[in-house]
Amino acid sequence: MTAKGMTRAAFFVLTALADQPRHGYGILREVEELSDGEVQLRVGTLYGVLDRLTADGLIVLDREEVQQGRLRRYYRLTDEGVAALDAEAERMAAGAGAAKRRIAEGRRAGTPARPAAEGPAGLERPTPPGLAGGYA
Amino acid sequence: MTAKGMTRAAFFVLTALADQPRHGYGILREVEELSDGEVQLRVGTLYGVLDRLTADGLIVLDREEVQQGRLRRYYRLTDEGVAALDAEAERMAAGAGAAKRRIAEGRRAGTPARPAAEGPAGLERPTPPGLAGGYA
DNA sequence: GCGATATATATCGGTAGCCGATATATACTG
DNA sequence: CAGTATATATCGGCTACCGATATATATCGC
Repeated sequence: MTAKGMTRAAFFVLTALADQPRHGYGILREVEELSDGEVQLRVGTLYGVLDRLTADGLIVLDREEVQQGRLRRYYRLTDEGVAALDAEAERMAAGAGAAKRRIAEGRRAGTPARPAAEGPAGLERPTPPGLAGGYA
Repeated sequence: MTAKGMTRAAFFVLTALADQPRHGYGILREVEELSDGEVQLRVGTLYGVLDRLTADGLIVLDREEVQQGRLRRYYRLTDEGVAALDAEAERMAAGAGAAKRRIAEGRRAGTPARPAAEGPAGLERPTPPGLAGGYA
């Protein structure tokens, strides 16, 4: 949509990495936890996101461990990554606020027997009276 | 990402419609204005979104006007649309909050000469000393 | 011992959705 | 008369997410 924003998946990966470095599978679990189970980042999505974020310089490979015979590849945020996440969080909060405010405005204007509908209409086919006012 | 969320474009269209019915081109301008010019919803994006939101029952065609020889097709939110937008705004606010909190946690833990790095590491190839601590 | 589940990595094909370009049409401004 | 603004709509291309699949080790229950 030609905004500065990142994708949702990227946002949640960065968020999961914001407090400490994590490995792929750990990110998957952390995203689910931090979103109260609402967001499920899929394995098929993860590695593409990780590659893109690395290419964009928002994360870097922190280290590789072998725990119980299984390889763990840890990623961490770069300064740029922190800045990008912070900016995105700001944008989301602003967007959420705007939506909330506008919903309130809509209720004031539309719900309680709309106040006459001002403004000089041109050639207008008005809303059928039975359907006027409020959301439907 | 298998969350309940809608796309960014859909979110901004619903937000633009939240206070009053608008027509396509009006939505385009309104989205740009309400986002302080940060988000530019493209024409090529709009109609697909409008169709999907209509199919999903989140918006409906309110009315059609002819203003100065030009057709205007007005859409408005349904009750379901208001609910969906409200829920999405809630999710975004929650996500933004989580990110902010975690960034703060990350700074506490990582920025000021990290406190020794607890935890018994297995076979570990540690971060090169010169790069340790903080984000890079 | 064996199958199921959890941990952990990675790839691939299909599809959904956004973008840029393009088309059409009227009104206004220079 | 050309350029810009308003207003609609479509289409091809590309990006990105999803589900399925593959591989490998450890653990747990039976």
